[in-house]
Amino acid sequence: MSLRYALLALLTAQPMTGYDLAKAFHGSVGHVWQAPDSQIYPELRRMQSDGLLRGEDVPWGQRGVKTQYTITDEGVAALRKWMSQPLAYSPERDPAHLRAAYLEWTDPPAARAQFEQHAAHHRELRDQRRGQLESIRDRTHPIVARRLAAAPEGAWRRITAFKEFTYEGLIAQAEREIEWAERGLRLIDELSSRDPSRWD
Amino acid sequence: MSLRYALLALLTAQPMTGYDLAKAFHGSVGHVWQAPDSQIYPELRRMQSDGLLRGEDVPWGQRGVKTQYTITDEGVAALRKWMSQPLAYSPERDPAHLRAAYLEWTDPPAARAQFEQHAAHHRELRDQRRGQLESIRDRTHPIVARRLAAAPEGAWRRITAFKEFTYEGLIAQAEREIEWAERGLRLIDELSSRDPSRWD
DNA sequence: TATACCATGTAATAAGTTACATGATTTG
DNA sequence: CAAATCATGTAACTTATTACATGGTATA
Repeated sequence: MSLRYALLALLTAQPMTGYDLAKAFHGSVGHVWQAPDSQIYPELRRMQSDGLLRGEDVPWGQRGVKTQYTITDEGVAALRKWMSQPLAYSPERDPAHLRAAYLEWTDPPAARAQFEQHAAHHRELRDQRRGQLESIRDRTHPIVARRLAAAPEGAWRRITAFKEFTYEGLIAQAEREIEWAERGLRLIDELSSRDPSRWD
Repeated sequence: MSLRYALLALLTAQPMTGYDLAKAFHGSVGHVWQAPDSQIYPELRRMQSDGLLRGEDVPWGQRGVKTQYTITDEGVAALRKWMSQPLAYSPERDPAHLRAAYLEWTDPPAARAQFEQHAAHHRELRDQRRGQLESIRDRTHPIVARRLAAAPEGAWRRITAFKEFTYEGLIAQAEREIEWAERGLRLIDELSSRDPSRWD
């Protein structure tokens, strides 16, 4: 159900269309929550019929119209309520670690490839997250900038502090995965040199 | 689709019933993959009809019967194939970090509670994982012990090395989350003392 | 003999993924 | 005027969650 609250959180900055939101789910928020448009559009309509959003048809070019969603007071209340509730931790599901635990079922080159891929994946995540953090710090992040403009000055510090803190955590997460993968590569080398015979 | 491969990996140690497997998904493997029985039983039947497992009715007590599943050669081949393929990284979905990014929408006590809960959750995970690591190291882990008994001695070192390495990674992951949550608590205190007025 | 454990499901949702579809608008 | 971008969906499917349901076996 977090998709709903991610949408609400985004819409506290400014009214947006489904397309705007889908874009945000690829970029900024995408670092903590991702969703395809086929999930976003129907959810927005459900949220509207639940009274959390107000949808307005605004003109787009000469003939076109687009639906712009604005968060309602009820929507803000729902976001606040969710925020104050204890978080439901979902069951562990970690394909990379699952696979690592059973790497004896493949050969050294394939095992190496796993860890190299893991490191590469998380290096990319780390770099993207660093970019996001930068844009929050220097206020060039468009959604954060809009959110600040819509909030009283006294709230600015905590609005950015929590977002910076979140990205710092995500960067550290990625760095940890990179280190782990690099240790994995060393482990494979060690196992291969001890026992150069085929594994399987 | 990782559920299927988690099941195959477990069944390389020894034949097991659906119940045995469900139990394993709460204990040991549960650290990397969890699944409810309502997902396990049907999946086992699908895997049997796909030829990856062989199901045998074995007597249980006087009248009872239970189905014991044994991995087939085809099942081993499927596991090996999956192991050598690049891992599909699933979209980011991190409710704890999502929430942290928008903590300005709640008050300091509720924000503190979030991080305290996060730290407590990951302390418990860390401790459970430490216990698992211990039982792998001293060979008291029942499934690992069976797996070693079924494997040639030359493979023992790498079988345990990969599992130990996996748990070391998971422990470090939990420790990182604990540190992050503790930093979060300090951040809230800092923000509250700077600006002791209500947040909302 | 009661309690914990073993064993196996079905049904109804909910959530998420993939593929298919379409058309208008802006920009180079 | 072509290409990129904006805009919005439906349909089929897979995966996962929650709740309900039942009954046998071992053990203290």
